Amino acid sequence: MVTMTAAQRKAESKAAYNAFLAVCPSQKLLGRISDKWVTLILTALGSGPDCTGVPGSMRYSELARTLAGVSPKMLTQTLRSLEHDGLITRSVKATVPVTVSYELTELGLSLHEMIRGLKAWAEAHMDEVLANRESRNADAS
Amino acid sequence: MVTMTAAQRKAESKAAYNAFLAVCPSQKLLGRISDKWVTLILTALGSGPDCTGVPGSMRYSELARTLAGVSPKMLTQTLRSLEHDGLITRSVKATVPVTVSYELTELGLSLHEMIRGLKAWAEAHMDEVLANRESRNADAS
DNA sequence: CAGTATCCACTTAGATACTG
DNA sequence: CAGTATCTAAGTGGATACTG
Repeated sequence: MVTMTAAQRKAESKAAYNAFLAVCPSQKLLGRISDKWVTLILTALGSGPDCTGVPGSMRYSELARTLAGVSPKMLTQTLRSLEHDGLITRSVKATVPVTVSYELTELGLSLHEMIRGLKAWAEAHMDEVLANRESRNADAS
Repeated sequence: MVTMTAAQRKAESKAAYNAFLAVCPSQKLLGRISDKWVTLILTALGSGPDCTGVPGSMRYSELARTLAGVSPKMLTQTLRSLEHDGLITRSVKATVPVTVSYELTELGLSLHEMIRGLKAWAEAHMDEVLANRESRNADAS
């Protein structure tokens, strides 16, 4: 069909982009950590139960409380994908009201450190970015 | 109105999250670099006109060609926001068909280096993540 | 307690066509 | 060449209600 050309082009460019993603680990990493809740969960687990600063396990409801405003859907979804990727572990204790806790793995801990590095860079340079935004606004027509 | 409570809650939690973003530079940084085209443009400019590896200025159409599949809308939009934040510069030469070229600033160069660091981490650990995904799939019920 | 399932609203990317 | 304007389609987060 001639009318399908546009759709085909779209599919092709999408496929090309997917192929690109397949060989570009940094894009995949970005896709993972740029998720709003991923970094928050990682940070929460990396900071420990009561923000002690020492990584430790936390329960589902504990995380839900810490990440104020997260819906159960997103929390579960994010937790699952992190577990799936081996960044966190999920432990179930068969108590009467079942107890589930999550903890960073070695790999997750490593990613957490990476994020801290990112944070350091951001704190060092974001103010500069913000300053540029301001000045740009100032001399706007 | 009683029926507005849900909307109000939503607005409040959104406001709370925005307030959080306001004081969390790393989240803002992530928001910026996790954009699909941002990293690609930064990488393109950081790798130079013909992927020589040396950062250099590139023209609009040159970027459009390099980032296969980008729509003019997204290219312009991303370029503008990067310029706005002082990460790239835009130079116009008043030739007959007007010539516009983009180049990384010091700050942009710095971010580019950051992204390269991210890439290094990703290349070192993403295969591990992928391996975890595989094994998880393997022992699935 | 720790989720699961469903629906809805909103953001946002992309196609397309037009302009200086 | 280097954009701008507009419209539409789709992915995605969030609210809500229900379950073991």
